[in-house]
Amino acid sequence: MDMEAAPRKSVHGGSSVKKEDQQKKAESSGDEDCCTEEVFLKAGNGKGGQDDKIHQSSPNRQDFTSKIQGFFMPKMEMTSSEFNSNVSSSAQAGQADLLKSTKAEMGEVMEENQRLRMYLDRAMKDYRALQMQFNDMVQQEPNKSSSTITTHQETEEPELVSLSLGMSSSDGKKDDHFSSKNHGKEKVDKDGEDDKKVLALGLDCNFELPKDQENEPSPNPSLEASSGEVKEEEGGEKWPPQKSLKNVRSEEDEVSQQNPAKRARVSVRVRCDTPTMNDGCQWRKYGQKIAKGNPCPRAYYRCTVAPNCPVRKQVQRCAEDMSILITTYEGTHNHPLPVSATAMASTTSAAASMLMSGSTTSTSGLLPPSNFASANLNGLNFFLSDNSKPKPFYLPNSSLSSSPSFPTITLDLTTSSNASSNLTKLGSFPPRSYSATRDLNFSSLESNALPLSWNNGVLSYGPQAQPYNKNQSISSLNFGRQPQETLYQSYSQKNHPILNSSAQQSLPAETIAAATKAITSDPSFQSALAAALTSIIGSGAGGTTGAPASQTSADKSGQNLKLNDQSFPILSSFPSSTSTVNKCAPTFLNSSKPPSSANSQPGSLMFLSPSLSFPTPSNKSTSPGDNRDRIS
DNA sequence: CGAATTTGACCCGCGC
DNA sequence: GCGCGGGTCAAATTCG
Repeated sequence: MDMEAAPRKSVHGGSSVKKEDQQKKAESSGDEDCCTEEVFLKAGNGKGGQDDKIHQSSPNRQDFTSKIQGFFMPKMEMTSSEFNSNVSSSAQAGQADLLKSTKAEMGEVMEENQRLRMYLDRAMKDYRALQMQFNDMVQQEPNKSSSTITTHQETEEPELVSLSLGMSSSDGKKDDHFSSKNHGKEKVDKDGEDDKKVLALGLDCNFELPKDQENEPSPNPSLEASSGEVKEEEGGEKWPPQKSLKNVRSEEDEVSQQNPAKRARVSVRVRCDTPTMNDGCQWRKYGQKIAKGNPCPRAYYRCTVAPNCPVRKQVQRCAEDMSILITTYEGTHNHPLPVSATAMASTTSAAASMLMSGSTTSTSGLLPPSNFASANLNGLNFFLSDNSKPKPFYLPNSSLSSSPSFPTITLDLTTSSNASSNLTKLGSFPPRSYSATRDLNFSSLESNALPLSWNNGVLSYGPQAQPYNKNQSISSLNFGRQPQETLYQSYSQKNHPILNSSAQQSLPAETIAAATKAITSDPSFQSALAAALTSIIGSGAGGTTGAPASQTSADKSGQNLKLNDQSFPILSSFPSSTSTVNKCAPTFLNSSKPPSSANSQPGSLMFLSPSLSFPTPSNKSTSPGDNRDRIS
């Protein structure tokens, strides 16, 4: 129950929250219409379960006011219309009866309205209470973070957005066992950790924005990261793309040059037994190296779907928890993606766009200089936190220092509980003072389940395909911490039968992708998410309005993250099929995805928002740049 | 036999 | 200037 408060909040936020909403509105363009309509209609119908109405209605942060009106007004209209019709058309005889019945109806409506209001009030209260708690927690954390690790983070990481979708192992990661080096191929997995996984879907957004950055023009065009990169926190691995890549990079280079400072990377942390996570794209390994601070070798892959595709990814196991596979994506695909790959790509691009937009947006607006601020999340737990949080994964020595030039977004599918832990701060920009981080967490605490599973199977990640059934799957998605969990569950259960069902099905490991997809599919949820994100991210960024993360040229220009219902790719789709490399695939993507041919993108793209959609070859590829691809 | 992977060497940036 | 570390290249090797 409690949890619900958050989501609701968006809905009813109307009364108390209104001001905020209005502000937000300005920011968010009107995607919301759809949602509002839904709400409206439902309200109009009147009687159904009020709860349901509330949940569904909230998707976006749209106007609360409008929503509210939707709730209340429709009914009134109906009654009046009925009344009129009755009076005019019917013989007088029935008038009296009609009047009575109408009055009775009105009375019912009134009662219902009152009830709704009560719900809203309640939800608001809950929300506030949660927010307060959260704030307290946040404030406390900074102190804790004094550890060495934090030092790095504070200094270095400029921007970090982490989206964590995933399960959390109840413990955190423990692994110390990594002592034995496994070189990449072998899987480490044996760890039993998988077992412990908890289904959690978390989105953590941490933006650490350098104070200075205020202006960075277009962050990176490229959010290229559409595909995402994963970086490992731990080792402090950083991607200095610019540095090393120089020779080769063509397109990206161009981009990077343009925006040297920022190149978004998206890292995905997943518990995976297989050497690589199947993300639906085809990759060719072009290098492997043991990074300092991590016994596990880091593998370098290049996208081979298109000869000149600039996208690269790094794959490495987390030193601390060998079962965790960290995949970092960099660059934007300049070609259509296989359906299977779209989900991940969209997700990563969205994440990247978020990151970028966040970066662009100065912290000024939203972020309190100090560190944490809870964002206003329309019900979602979005909060700002400062980097200082200790991050488990982060390795002390990490070379991060070297030059982290890129902001990194981390999608943590492994754990949810500790947002901070999940966060990777990889991206490091030159340490500009520090920035605040924003965290979005969707995490569930449930213990058993695989991380996430989606029907579509798009992304399924799961250690061995354990079938997991339980309703939990996505239902367990939580926003924020526990309280919200509930909320989400209830929400998902009610609204996403599919999810539930799918979850029940024992898909191997479906993961995030699935989860995201499910989520995205539900407009209301999407809108809620989008609203929350936009509120957080967008507020600051003035320019963000533009095209979101898509790799299209637009991307480059601005990273706007448009979080529209559709547009919030993060959740939208995940790849289902695997590419050559993937071994992890089993869990990761496959499940039920339609047989779509691997290469065409259509299907999954549906989820992509226009803005986020992957770039068509046309855009960037201008520079044939990568000659290196011997692949072709 | 062609394609993909492996792996040592090389390049480059950064810090000392 | 030197060493360190990340990232990439490209020949050698392996795989299908």
